[in-house]
Amino acid sequence: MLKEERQHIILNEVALHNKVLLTDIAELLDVSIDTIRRDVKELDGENRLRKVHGGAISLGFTSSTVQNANIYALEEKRKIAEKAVTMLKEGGVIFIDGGTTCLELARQIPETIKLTCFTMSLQVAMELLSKPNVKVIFVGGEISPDSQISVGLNTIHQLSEIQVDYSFIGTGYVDSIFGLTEFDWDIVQVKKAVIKASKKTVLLSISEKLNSQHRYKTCDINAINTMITELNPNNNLLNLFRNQEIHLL
Amino acid sequence: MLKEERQHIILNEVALHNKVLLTDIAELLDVSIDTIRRDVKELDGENRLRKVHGGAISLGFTSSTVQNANIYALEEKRKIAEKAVTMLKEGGVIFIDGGTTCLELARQIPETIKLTCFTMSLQVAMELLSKPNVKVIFVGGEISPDSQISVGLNTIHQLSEIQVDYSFIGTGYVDSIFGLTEFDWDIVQVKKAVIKASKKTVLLSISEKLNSQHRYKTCDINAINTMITELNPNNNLLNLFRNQEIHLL
DNA sequence: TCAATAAATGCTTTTTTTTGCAGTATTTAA
DNA sequence: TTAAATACTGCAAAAAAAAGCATTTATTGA
Repeated sequence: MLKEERQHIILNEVALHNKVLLTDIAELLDVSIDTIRRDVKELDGENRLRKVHGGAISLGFTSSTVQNANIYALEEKRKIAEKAVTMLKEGGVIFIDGGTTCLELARQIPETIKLTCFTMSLQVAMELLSKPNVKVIFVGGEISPDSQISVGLNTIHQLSEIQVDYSFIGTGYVDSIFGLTEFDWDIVQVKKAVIKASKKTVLLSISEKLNSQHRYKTCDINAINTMITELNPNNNLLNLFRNQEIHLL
Repeated sequence: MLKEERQHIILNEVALHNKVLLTDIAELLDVSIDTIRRDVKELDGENRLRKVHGGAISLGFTSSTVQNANIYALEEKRKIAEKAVTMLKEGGVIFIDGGTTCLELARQIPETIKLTCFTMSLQVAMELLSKPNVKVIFVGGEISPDSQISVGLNTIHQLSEIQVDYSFIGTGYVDSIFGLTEFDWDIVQVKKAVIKASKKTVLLSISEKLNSQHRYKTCDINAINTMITELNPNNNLLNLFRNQEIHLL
């Protein structure tokens, strides 16, 4: 077997599976592992893949997207935000949760629309301040360093005194049976209060979070009036959520 | 499984859920928790996530690289902040106002000191979140787009219910006779409430603002316990402020 | 064709990396 | 404060990489 041929096969495997193990390739091609090691080293030198301990991985697997986009799955979240924006009504009073998806919603609010926005996320508040026609009201309290939102009794108490038309919330985990769940107990308490303070609740979640769950429960799935994912509402992945109570967008 | 592959999955989980438990990941990937611990430590070292006790959290929340590109008289403000920091006491409860000088104070708070900080400035709150030993409590309310601080009745009411050891405040204008004055009526109301909520009030002001005044009055100069400028306390420019009641630093 | 050289490959040994484990220290939460 | 959970340390086994060497294969020029 020619060296070129071998290397071609290696690259092919890497392109196909994003990674290969040296031992696998050696067995597959029936040559010694040293040969494969040398091949991979050469290909690494040519920047055709990246050699790592025990194997090789494709370049696309690691590179770029880390720096230029700090936000995971930004494209999906943009899509979700776009859909959410269509639900906004001139003069409405809404609540926007923290998290990157909701932050994206805040970004995409049109400059022209007049809104009153409550939020307990520092970042969302900052973002909203650049919208000339949005009145921003921050629900204060102790700020959780991890999530950068207000949590605690004071926050919950304040939420109990307001009532908004729509709240747009994110969640850590969502499941058709277990409902919305979170990692943090504090956050669950606040989200409960948000839902209570809203006439209608809109959940923004990328489809990757569907059918996952964690320790603390925020609410049943029925507490959500509208769920927005980046998927088409007819997508089969949403079948479990398809019932008379929840509206998919 | 390759190490890189594992780390990629960890980053993915962190990006997805903002926070993950080491035990969860270990179970998910079916490797020992030590391995995950080492991976997370490594990724933390590369600034790809932040390791916390028991897990890891996404950087998107913490690395709010707030620019200080165009801060006027930054050097002077840094000097002021340095002096102000010396007044901080371990375990103290303080209030930090908005404005670039106070923001600089927030930045210069040592990582080691334990504090409870109230603030109504979004930027200050963000900055304080990077201090591991500072508990941040945001005094909520309607956010003024210009100053990026909470204003309004709700804010004032909440301030009426707290009492801090020290408040560090800025001002638009300060004069030995007319006291502290501002351009905005809203802001004056809030600052009054802040001073009321403080056992001692510390004014941070660059010397350029001395002997200037504006429309709305916050308080008399005597309401200030300590005034910090970038100048040496013996500087002649401070002569008018030299009396038995106000302490110059 | 045939030698001389260079390249490629496989094998062995040594070194490094990775991983899990056990014991101890530290942190967190009740 | 104590008890539980988590982190750290050192260690040993296993896997992989690196280096050196011998053998084979390919290439070149007479």
